[in-house]
Amino acid sequence: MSPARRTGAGTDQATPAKPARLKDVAAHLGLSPTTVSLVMNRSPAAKGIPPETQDRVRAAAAELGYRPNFIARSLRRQRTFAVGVLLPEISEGYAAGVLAGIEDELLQEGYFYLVAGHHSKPDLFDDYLQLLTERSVEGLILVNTPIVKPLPLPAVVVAGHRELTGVTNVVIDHEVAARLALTHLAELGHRRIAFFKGHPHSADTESRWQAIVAASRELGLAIDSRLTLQLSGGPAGEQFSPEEGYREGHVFGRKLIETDARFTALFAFNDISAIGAMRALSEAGLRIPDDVAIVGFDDILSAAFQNPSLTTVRQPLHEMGRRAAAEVLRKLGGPDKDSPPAITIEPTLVVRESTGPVPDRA
Amino acid sequence: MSPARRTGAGTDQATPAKPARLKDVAAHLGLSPTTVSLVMNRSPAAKGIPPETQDRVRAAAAELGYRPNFIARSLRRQRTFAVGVLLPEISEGYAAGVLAGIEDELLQEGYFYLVAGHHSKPDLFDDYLQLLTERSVEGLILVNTPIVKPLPLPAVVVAGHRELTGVTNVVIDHEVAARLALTHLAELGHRRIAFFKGHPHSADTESRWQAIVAASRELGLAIDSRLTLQLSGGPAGEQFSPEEGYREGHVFGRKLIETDARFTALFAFNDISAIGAMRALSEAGLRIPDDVAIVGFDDILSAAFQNPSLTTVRQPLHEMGRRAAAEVLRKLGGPDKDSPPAITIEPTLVVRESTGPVPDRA
DNA sequence: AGGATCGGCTAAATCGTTTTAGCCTGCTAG
DNA sequence: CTAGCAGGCTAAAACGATTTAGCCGATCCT
Repeated sequence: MSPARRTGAGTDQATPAKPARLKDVAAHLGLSPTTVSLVMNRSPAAKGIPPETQDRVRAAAAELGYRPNFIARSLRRQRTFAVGVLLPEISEGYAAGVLAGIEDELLQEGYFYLVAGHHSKPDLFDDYLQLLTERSVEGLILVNTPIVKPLPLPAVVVAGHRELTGVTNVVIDHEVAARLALTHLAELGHRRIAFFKGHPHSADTESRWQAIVAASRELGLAIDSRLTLQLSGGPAGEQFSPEEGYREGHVFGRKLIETDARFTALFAFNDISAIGAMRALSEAGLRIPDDVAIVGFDDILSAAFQNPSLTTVRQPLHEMGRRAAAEVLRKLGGPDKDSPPAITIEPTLVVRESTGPVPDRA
Repeated sequence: MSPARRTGAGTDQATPAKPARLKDVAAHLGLSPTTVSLVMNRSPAAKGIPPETQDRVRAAAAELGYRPNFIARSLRRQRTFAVGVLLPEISEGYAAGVLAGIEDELLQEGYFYLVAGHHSKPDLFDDYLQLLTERSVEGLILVNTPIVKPLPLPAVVVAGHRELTGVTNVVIDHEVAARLALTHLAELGHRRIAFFKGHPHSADTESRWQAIVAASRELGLAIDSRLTLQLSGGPAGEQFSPEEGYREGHVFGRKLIETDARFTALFAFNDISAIGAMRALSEAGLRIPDDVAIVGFDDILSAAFQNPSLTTVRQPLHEMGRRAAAEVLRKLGGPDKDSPPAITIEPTLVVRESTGPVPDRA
């Protein structure tokens, strides 16, 4: 047997067979690697190569099962076709939803992505940024991840805090969200609406609240400060777990009942707290939606499976991910096109069973 | 200014500054790249280099902000320190949970991973396998992904179908699961238990059912075939959505009530169908857990937020992911150690509100 | 004194591509 | 007859590391 490298496909050797390299294909044809490379990449410089040679090359490549080595190519071209994704925790519903969208877009465009979950620890978070750039990702997507320093690469931030020059934010349109929820309630006759405000550290809290205030004014609804409760979100800096959110919703639900102000509806900051509140209200003997209507926010999986199922403002997480990824790719295309400071996504209202007309006697 | 490459850290240049390469560090010190490489890698061959030189090298590296280029290193060493993960859909709770565990383990060991979601389309699924190997991942983890051909790399399968030679399965211990659930119910006095069997395509269906049969025998419980319903899981081959699972649970819940056989408890195949059934039973006026006790499987997030909250057998997804990743890494370490055909993980029982003592009159 | 050994380094090959800059040969035009 | 050109290819230099095989004094032994 010759000492030559074993070929991949097309032989009946029992040996594991190392994959064919460009050089092998060239040797097999008696051509130079240059020619093979030119043909395989359909390089413009290949126009000087006659079609029949091109066919021979492609045939040989197919026969030997040649697949270009991505690593070598990355090294030479200084392109990895990979982006890094930083998020708090991959198994959490919000991040996972966004990530699914990111994935769809990236794979479609021939990119892959590397993910790191920093569990909301700022130090880990810097380490991972380091590791990702070391791996030569070409861009970054941060989900739910507050940043301090300017980023070393083109970046898009989903649900992050405002304004870092050069990075694009993907945000939900809070005006639309507030209008959707409040119009729905208003049309059902509700005038006295309770609110859960987000905790102070959340990126969405402030703009959402302003949107709610604006929409209330438009619709002629008064906001009663006794019916406005602010979630704490647990110890500052730490990620609040769903369980804590639920518990806080539960506590706040009871608090609402004890208030001397009347209310017929609740617009919660997210589904988790809505579910907690729903439970508290039921336990107190209030029927949903007959006595109190409830609107959540996010449309997590659980929302559909509640009893009654939860009316909620859906964040199109998948689309947000797609748009974020598409925007990163656009930035990679060239910095000539100036990127918008923000991309706004329209939420939708998912009407289920937790909302209904205001009781007659109210 | 010299035409030399700009250094990274340590200069006050305003220019973006390309990162320093090994060669730059070497030049800066008047040493050869070889020496720098040896020192930086703490190679055994570096023992001939005096400590003070080593210190100089490390100081220079730090000063210039040198970080080795992973791509170049990968090319030379033929190691990428990356693992490919194939799963149906990243935003789905099961896969996301497992993935979180995989991530923890891999990042800790200095690996990254590339994910592709094949949406249960067998063709995509082959394509992605191709893409992943093209990117030179060193191993594979398949989550909930049926395989046909033998895999080209060391692989671990989570929740897959049985027996491919060389690949290790990570499976839940169904014996323990069945015993936990049934013992719990038996201790509460339940003797007439209804079951939802998994759909025929699921990897877990058969072994779980056998475990249930065995545990029932041990505990002296009879299984009534009228109370045993098999989920269809929607059109074969396609992934069944949570909504479908819920709907089927709902339908089956009603079916159970119409049966002429009496029952005081239900052990569902998963939480989703348990929740659907719970809803059907409530609607029919049965109280949970007073009239019927319900046990789910999986412990999805929604389980805790039901009213009443759902008692369920928890799959430790995170741990399953960790173990899967650890096993892949072990395989990469060397094929000398023969890998076990399966790794069995112990589930736990999470007792919540949906189970209680059997009604006296039963 | 001559060889062996050791300490401290380095030259050069290599990983598998891409890409720039030409090299031949044969034909055509002047 | 020869300059020029086109057609069809290729040599060689990157990309940024790792690693093998030594090189060149100086010291040690005998």
